[in-house]
Amino acid sequence: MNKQEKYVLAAKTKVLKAIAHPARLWMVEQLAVGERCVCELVEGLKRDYSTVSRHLLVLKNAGVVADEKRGKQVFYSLKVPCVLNFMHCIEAVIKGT
Amino acid sequence: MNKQEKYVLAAKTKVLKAIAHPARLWMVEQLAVGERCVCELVEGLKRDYSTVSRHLLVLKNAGVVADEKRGKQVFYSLKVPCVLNFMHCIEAVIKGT
DNA sequence: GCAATATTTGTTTATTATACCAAACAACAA
DNA sequence: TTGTTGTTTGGTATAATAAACAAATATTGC
Repeated sequence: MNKQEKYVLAAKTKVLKAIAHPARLWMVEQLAVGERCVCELVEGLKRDYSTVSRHLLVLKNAGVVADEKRGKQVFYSLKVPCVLNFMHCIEAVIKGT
Repeated sequence: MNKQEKYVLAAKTKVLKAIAHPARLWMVEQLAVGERCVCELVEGLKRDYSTVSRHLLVLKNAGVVADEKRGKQVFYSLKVPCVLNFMHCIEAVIKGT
């Protein structure tokens, strides 16, 4: 395993880790339906803004979501819809366990 | 979010976390090519048996890999090939970052 | 200015992950 | 039986992260 390979592995791991959290996974699934403002996510998760904001930053840094400010609100959307395919795969894993 | 939903989220998260580690992700990618004995993985990762064995257990508990003892060796294989599709998706994420 | 929305920062606490060593175990060979 | 090889488990120390909330800081709309 050379440096290049290690780097790629680390990058992939970062994306996976970003999604590998109940709150963040929930948000990803919400965003798969359509964009959401932070306020909606705060309400759905029943966590305060700072917490949700941090989680969103993790997803954003991993390149999974995008944000856009419109008026007072910031809307988040799923940047990579293909992550959803994986959810189906994971559901298969769960059923097979 | 009810109990049922929380449970499903936790289950999915477990699978994701299992893969979200450089060593384990590397092994998953190896197993995607074909089954491997622990010895091969030990060699490739340059970690000792106890460490590799633990990582494999995490993957196994998550339902991602299967093991089969044949003679002295234990061979691991990828139980859910669809995880690989996700890797392509993730590669897309990485390039878009 | 004031209220509403969202982010950032600081800090604390809790959790977990990781790695190695040593010991146990299992299968086969001599 | 004994030795050898391959693998797993138990124990443990260290390191790394994660999670939560409070408080401070933008930014916008009225």
